[in-house]
Amino acid sequence: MKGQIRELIATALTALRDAGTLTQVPDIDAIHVERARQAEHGDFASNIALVCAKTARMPPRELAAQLIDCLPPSVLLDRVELAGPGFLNFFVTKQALYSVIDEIRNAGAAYGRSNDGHGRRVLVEFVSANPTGPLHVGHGRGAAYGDALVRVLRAAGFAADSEYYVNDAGRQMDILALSVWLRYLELCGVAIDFPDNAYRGDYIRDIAAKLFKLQQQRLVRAEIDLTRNSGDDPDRHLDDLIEHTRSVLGAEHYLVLFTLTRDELVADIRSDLHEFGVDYDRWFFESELVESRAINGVIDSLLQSQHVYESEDALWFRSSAFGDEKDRVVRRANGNFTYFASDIAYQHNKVQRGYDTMINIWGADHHGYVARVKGSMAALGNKPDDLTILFVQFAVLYRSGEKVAMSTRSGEFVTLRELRSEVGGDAARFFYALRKPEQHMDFDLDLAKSQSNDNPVYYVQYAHARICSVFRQLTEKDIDTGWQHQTDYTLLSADHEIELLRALSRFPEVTAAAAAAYEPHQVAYYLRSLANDFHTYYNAHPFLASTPELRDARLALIDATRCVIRNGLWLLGVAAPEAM
RNA sequence: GCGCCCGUAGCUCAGUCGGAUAGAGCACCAGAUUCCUAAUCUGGGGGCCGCAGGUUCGAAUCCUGCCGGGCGCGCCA
Repeated sequence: MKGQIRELIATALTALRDAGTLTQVPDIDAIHVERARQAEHGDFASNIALVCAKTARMPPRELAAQLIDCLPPSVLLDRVELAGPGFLNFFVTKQALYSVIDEIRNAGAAYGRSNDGHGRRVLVEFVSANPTGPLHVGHGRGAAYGDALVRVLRAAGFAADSEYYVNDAGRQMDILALSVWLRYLELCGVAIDFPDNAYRGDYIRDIAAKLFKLQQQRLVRAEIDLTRNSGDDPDRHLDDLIEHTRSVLGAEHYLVLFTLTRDELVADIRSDLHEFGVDYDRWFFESELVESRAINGVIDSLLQSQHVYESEDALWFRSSAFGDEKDRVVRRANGNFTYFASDIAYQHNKVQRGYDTMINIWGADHHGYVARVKGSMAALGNKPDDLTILFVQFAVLYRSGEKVAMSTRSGEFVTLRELRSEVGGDAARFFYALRKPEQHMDFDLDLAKSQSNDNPVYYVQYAHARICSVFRQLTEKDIDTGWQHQTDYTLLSADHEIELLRALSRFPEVTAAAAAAYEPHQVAYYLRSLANDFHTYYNAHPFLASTPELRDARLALIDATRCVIRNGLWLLGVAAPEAM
C-alpha cells in the first residue's frame, strides 16, 4: 500500500512539473510516506510538500493543495486531506483493507515477502566462536540476531547465505588438544599437574573420556615428563607442554587427538545451534585456508604491492595507511601467521565467491579490528564498503542481583544450553530479538527463569494458539460453514476489525524495513502489537456466536491473522504452537 | 589518553532517510469471565528524552562540547 501511495504522489509531482509549477521532481525512493501515528491523520502521511516547498518557492500548504488536485484517482484512497504545516494525510478505503484478507490467503507463507533485494547475494557470518568450549549466552545473542537477520533478508528478496567461521588452526586449538590429553592421561592413571591456564571445563573431561573409549591406552607414552619447569612464564610452560605432547605422541597420534578434540567441539556447537533453530549454509574452516595455501597467497600478493613489509623478523601489514592506529603483524618472527593473516585470506575468499554484500556480526570487543580488516580489503583491490560489520553488545548477566563473571578459560559461564533448558528456546530467541544488537543488555537470569510466563513470546504464541482453538471448536461443534469460499468482508465494520486489518496490511512494510535496516527486532515489536490487536478483538467480539455471514467474515479475518503471526514468528525462528 | 557503543517513565526497552499531542511491557492502583483458552482484556497514575549550545518551518532523532556507563587499544585468540 505504501508503495502505491508513493507512486500516486510521484504521478502528481510529475503532473505539476509538466504544468510548470515545479522545476524538479524528487526520485520516487526519496518520497517519504509513513504510517500515520494518529487516527485523525488517516492511514498514511507524507511530508513531501514540506520537503519540496523550498525548491518550488511556494508555501508548503499551497503546494500540498495543488498536489492533492493532481493526484490520480485510485480505488485505494477514500480521501486525502491537507493538514498542519502542509502534510498530506491519506485515508485508505475499507475496500482496500478488506482486500488484504484475500491477499494473505493467496500468498500464505509468502505474505510479507518482497523483492527489494532483487536477488543480490549476501553473506552473513555470525557467532564464529572459537571451538574451545560450549557456546555461552553471549553467543546466543549473536546467533539469534544473525539467524533472524538472514531470514528477514531472504524474505526481502536477498539471496542470503549464512556462515560460521571456525578458527581451528591456531595455538588455542593446540592448548585445547593438550588439555584433553592431560585429562585423558588422568583417566589412564597417569599423575599429572594440570596447568591453571589450560582449559578446565568439564567438557574437556567428556572429550577425554571419549578419547579413552576409542583409543584405550594407545595415547599413553612411557617417556612423558610433565613435571618440567619452564620458568615463571605460564604461557611458555603451555607451549613447552604442547611441543612435548607433539614429540612424544608423534604426528599421527597427535592428529588423532587434535582432530577428535576439534570435531567433538564443533559437533557440540553445531547441535547446540541446531536445537536453537540456527542452521548454517556453510561451516568454513580456517584450516582450509592453511591447506590451500590461501594465506600465503594473499600475504605474498600484499608483499608485492608493498602493503606488507618486513621488520624485526616479522611481517607487518601497513594498516596505518588505511586509518588504523598502527601497523599489524601478519606473520610472527617465529614464522607463524597470526589470526589476522587468516582473516585477510578469509575475507578475500568471500569476495572471490561473488557476494555483493558481506555482513559480519561481531562481539563488541572486536571493534578495534574494523580498520585493519577493511584496510586489507582495500589493499587487495576489493571494496571495503561491500563489507558491513555489525556489533552485538555483550549481554551482562545478573544472578540474584549480582553480575555473573564469565571466562571461557576458567569454565565459569552460563551456557546457551543451560539458558535454553531453563527458559526454553522460543523464549530465549524472542527475548534476544526484542533488543537491537547494539543496545547494551542486562540479562537477568532469575527474571528470565522465574517469570518466563511474562516473556512476550507467550503473548504472541498464545494469540496464534487461540485462533487455532477457534477453528478446532468449529470442527468439534460440527458447525457448517463456507467461510473459505464465500465471505462478505464488508460486515467487518467494528473498530477492532478495522484496526486488525490495518495491522495485517502493515506486515510487508515491517519485513522490508527490518531487512533494509538489518533490524529484525522490528518484527518482534510488530508481532507484539499485532497480538495485542487480536487479543483485544477476541475479548470484544464473539466469533462463532454471530450470524453465519458475520461469523464467516470474522473467521476469514482471524485466519489471516494466524497466517501473519506464523510468518512473523518464523522470521524470528520461533515456533507457532497450535495449542498452549 | 585515544577509539567504538550506549544514556527516553520506578525497572527493561521501542520510537520507521528530522514531522503533528514521546509509546509498550513489567511493577503499582481499580475493574471485566453463565460465551470461542484469563498465558487474555478495560481504565488510571507515572517523562527536563543525561546536561548545555548549534543547525531549521520543525530535533528524542543531525552537529559540537561536557557528564555518566560499557567495551577496545599485544609478534593474544
